[in-house]
Amino acid sequence: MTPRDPQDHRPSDPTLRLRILFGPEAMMGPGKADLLEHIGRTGSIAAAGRAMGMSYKRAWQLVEVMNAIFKRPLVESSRGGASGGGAVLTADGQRVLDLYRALEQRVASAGATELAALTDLLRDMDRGK
Amino acid sequence: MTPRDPQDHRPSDPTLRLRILFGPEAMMGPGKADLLEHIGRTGSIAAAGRAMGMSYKRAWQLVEVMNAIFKRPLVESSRGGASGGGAVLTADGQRVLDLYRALEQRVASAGATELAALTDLLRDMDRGK
DNA sequence: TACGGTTATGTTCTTTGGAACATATCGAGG
DNA sequence: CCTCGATATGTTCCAAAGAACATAACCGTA
Repeated sequence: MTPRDPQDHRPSDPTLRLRILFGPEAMMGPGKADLLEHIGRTGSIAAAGRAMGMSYKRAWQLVEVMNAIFKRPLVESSRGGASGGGAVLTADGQRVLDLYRALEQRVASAGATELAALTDLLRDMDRGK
Repeated sequence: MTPRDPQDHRPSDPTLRLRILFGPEAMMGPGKADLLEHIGRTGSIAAAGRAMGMSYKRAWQLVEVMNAIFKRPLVESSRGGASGGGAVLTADGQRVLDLYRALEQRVASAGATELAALTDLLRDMDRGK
C-alpha cells in the first residue's frame, strides 16, 4: 500500500465537503468545524489558528459568528492568567462538532455509490503540475 | 412561480450544499450543477447564464472546466445558424447532473436527523434584517 | 510590579473572483 | 450578402475576503 499523504488526494479519492445553510448569514462548513476541533484540542483560539495556518483575528471572528448564531455560545474564552488565557468548547460546542462529524460520516456513506459513479466519468489527470 | 434562489431561504429550512472535490483543481458543486440544468432546459449557455444572473463569460468558463475534467464533454455547443447557435447536454452531461441531484437527495435524507439536531441548537433569528 | 501569552479589536494592504466591457467568429435564413 | 443571436476569448475594473500589521486589556506568576 502506498504511503498516503492526507494532504494530497488523487482523483481516486474524491471527498465530499458540505456546508449547512441555516440562513442568509448563518452557515456552517468544514472551516468552522475544524476550528472547533482545534480549539477543543489546544484550548486556545490562537493555537488553533496557528495550527490551521489562519490568523488569530480570523479564527476569533469565526468563533464570534458561531457564538452569535447558536442559542448558547460554542466557545468560552478567558483572558489573562498564567497561560495568558484560553478557550474551551462548551457542551453545545462539543455537540455541534460531534453532530457535524456525524453528518459527514452519514453523508459520505450515503453518497458512496453516486460518488463512485461520478468518479468513473472523470478523466484521469495524473500529469504533474 | 418565484424562481427559487438557493441563496435565500427561511431559517426554518436549513439546506445542505455539497461540493465534490475530485482533486485540487477539479471540483463540482451546486453552481455547476445548476448551470448544467439550465443549459439542458434552455439549450443555450447564454440563456442559462442570464437565467442564473451570471455573465455569459463565466457560464462559458464553467462549462469549459467541466468539459475538461470529465472524460467526455458534458456540454456540446454549436455556433451560427438560424438561432445563432446553442448548447446541449451530452449523455454524460445528463448523467452527471442526474447523479448530482441523486446525491443531493440521498444526502438530504441521510443527514436529516443531524440537521434537525443542529437546528435545535440554533438561535431563532427572525428579526427582520 | 513587571512579564508573557492570550483575548479582543481596529486599520491598512493584497489578493482574487467575478463583473463589465470589448471584439471576433460562426452560419442558417431573409 | 447581410443580419442576428449565440459561441468564443481577451482586457480592464471592482468589491469583498482575508492577510498583515498595530494596539490595548487582562491576569496569574515570578
